Amino acid sequence: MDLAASVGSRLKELREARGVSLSALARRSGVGKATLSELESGRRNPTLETLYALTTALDVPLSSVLYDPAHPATISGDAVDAVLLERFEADTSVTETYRIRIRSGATQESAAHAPGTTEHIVVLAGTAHVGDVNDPALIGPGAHGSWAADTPHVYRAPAGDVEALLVVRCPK
Amino acid sequence: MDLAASVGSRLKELREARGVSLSALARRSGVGKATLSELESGRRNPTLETLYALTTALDVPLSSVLYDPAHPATISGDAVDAVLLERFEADTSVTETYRIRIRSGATQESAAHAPGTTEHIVVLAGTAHVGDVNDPALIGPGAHGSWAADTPHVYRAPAGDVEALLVVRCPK
DNA sequence: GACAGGCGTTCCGTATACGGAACGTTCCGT
DNA sequence: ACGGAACGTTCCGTATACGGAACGCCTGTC
Repeated sequence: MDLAASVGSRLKELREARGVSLSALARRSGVGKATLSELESGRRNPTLETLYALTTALDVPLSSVLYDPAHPATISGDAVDAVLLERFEADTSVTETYRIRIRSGATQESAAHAPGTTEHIVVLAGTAHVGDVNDPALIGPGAHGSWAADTPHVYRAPAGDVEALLVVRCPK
Repeated sequence: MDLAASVGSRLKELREARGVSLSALARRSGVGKATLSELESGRRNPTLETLYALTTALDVPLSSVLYDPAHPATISGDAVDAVLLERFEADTSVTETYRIRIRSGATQESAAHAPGTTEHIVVLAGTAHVGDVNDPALIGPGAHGSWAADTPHVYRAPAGDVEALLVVRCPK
């Protein structure tokens, strides 16, 4: 996937999640409507200045629109849709926060990640069956679970779609 | 400090730390020498494509050249800056996810929220002292905590800034 | 139905980020 | 001392990212 296109769609996600129109964001950020329109559709290669104006208007750190193809943390699969909300890089670890949906009745297994990787989930709606492949936990709305992700683990929605936040933390 | 200038000097730092010459990096990354020279001195406003070519040639994630100068605080109190990442409305509850920073040495007390409100925290960096005002928990990097937020609770960063995700769930 | 206001897209002139080709400088090997 | 190579900077023509001004499309109001 093209870099500009992925940044564009990420910007669009953030804008729409806040219920802001393209015109309104352009006005607030001082960026031209033409620029923003073509940027969101991936037809432009934005400058740093433009990106900064937009991310500050959206109140997110600049880094949160930068998908990094070097670390393809694509969790999305048959059963899980994931949208990256934020990425935080510390001295010794990288933490990514995703908004995920597990489709009703579906199960997704994930292979072991890098050693030392851990995951957290906070379930927003529905009941999920997640965690170690041999001992997944049942987690209901408002509850939290965590597990080591350096062994195979599973995401399952036994009854009804599950909406959740997933936090993946892996050492560098 | 100007954004382009700070990114430029950060690039220069990374390049020199590797003992790579400006010409060599330009050659390896496919970026013009003129571009790189003026970029490092802060006289240019680079495009996303240029930045990406340079950071991959340096083998660092794109985000590592982006200082985040004074991230704007929206819901901030004395000790806590918070940025809303996402808001999810279910049948019986509303859940909001914030990216927060607790300033080093500072303490913030929060009054009781609506009955039934709960909060979760996942600490990204630093160590936080958070939870019920009478019994706060000590939470380190990568760890999770949760507490009932319908009683007074506290956020504290005893040593060094704390970066964290805060999830607030309140019934309708 | 006519109109006004907001939306996202497209067109267009201008500003500027881009790479290539010069340049002067420094550091070598002979 | 001299040549050659590599360095970082500056100049320049071209490509393109930019904002402003149109445009067509909806939705609401009188």
